[in-house]
Amino acid sequence: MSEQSIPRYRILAKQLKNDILSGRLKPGDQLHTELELCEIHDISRHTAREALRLLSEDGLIARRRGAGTIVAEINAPAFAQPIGDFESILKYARDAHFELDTNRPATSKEIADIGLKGSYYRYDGLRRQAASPPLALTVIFALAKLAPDAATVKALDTSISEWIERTHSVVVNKVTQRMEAVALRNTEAKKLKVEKGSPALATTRTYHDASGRVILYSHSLHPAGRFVYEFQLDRTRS
Amino acid sequence: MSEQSIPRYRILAKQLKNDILSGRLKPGDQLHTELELCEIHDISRHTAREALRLLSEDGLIARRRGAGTIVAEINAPAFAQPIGDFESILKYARDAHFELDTNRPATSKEIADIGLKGSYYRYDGLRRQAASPPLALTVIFALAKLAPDAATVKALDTSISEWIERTHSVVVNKVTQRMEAVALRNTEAKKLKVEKGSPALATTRTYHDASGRVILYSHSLHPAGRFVYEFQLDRTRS
DNA sequence: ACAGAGAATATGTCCGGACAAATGACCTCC
DNA sequence: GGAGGTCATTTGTCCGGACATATTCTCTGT
Repeated sequence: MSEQSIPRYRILAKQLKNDILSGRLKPGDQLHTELELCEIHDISRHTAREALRLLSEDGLIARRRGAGTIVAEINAPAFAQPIGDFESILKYARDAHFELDTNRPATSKEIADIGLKGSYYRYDGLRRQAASPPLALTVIFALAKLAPDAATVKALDTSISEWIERTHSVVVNKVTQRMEAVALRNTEAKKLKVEKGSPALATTRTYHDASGRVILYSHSLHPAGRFVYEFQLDRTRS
Repeated sequence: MSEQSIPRYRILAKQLKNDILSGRLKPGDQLHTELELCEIHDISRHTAREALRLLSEDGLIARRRGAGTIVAEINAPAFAQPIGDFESILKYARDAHFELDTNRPATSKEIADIGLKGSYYRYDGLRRQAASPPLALTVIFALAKLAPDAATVKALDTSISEWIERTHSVVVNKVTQRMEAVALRNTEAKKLKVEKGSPALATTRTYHDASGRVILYSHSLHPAGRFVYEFQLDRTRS
């Protein structure tokens, strides 16, 4: 295959992408309809649709039946989480407000799936900062005997772990954290208002008390572009 | 739209996905060809292809012209990087061998793009561990006056930062690190042997000496499923 | 001026077809 | 046994068409 034999749908996708990235097409602008693209470029509707599908996949455009295709808003990372010490985990939980959606006792399968034992309460919700798009889709498991009720969670302006420490005779003395890149599944993507399959940073934190018991567990999905971790390690402090 | 009117291509995609996730179809198994799916399910080739495209997008199958469609290997994370202190950054660079691909002086635009000033040498390559699929696509910028040549880099069994400390009168005394989820671009995905648009963990590290000068900068893309960061914060050490 | 109905528009889904390009199996020859 | 060529197979690309569905616009009645 010579380098000239680039598929036509890719050529068109690239042209449109250049128009978007160069600013010639701005967020909110309407793109040509599929039929217009066919006429303008002398291609079939299939080829036009395939080109648009690539742009959609890249998050550059949004398409709706009956409404047309528009250039998507480009989300700059709104939230950089400094994290290299204990305090900043707590700070994150304060700054990124947890908007509770549902809560219920966790099933034994759910508990087993996250490698825990015992009874836990489960909270599902979104982390937000003001009216911005959601920063994260978060699920939290709290040890049942320490777990706050829904009204308490909704009223909290600190993290659940701080509340537990304050209201029970326990101290979080170790947090383990795990981060990896994942692709968002359909329902996750919908809740976060991004395209399904979008990349996200998955963060899992396990909070232990002094006896090693897991009193809290959280799992968050931060879509790409909305969240970065930043931290600094100084040799003098290692 | 009733819940019965799920598109046929999605119904087929779901059936095939169930076959894969249940183990009825195992990694390496050949799937039915497009024409076979048409006959078996009484659907058009377009519908069959659209179903397969969804599975491909999810990373469940791999398709090759002339060869057919197979169930993809599911990549468990092969490398969990403990990181919460200075030593483990160094350890990562040792364990995840940097396989140099190209090196050259960095252009002034490249240097400006990463927020640095001065002259730097640029190294492009893959991080690997034994014969596993690449862990990361990495680009490194070293301050030109301290930069090792290609032969040195290829022979190194430590990190470039340790080599610089050992062979020049400098000490790395601060590393800043930034992590976020990104979607891999086409060329990046090809080098990492994953599907384009796949999620990846993007890690950027900036190494400073005592005077605040940036002596090394690295940017790595770890595809989803191949790499997780794990670390632990103890209250007693904060 | 506003609400509702209907029509037009635009994308989503599905069909069938044809040709190109990459792969792998098979066969022949050395 | 291995190399090379050929052919069949399979996916990739592109075409055209039709109908369904969601959205938007326009017109009419109150």
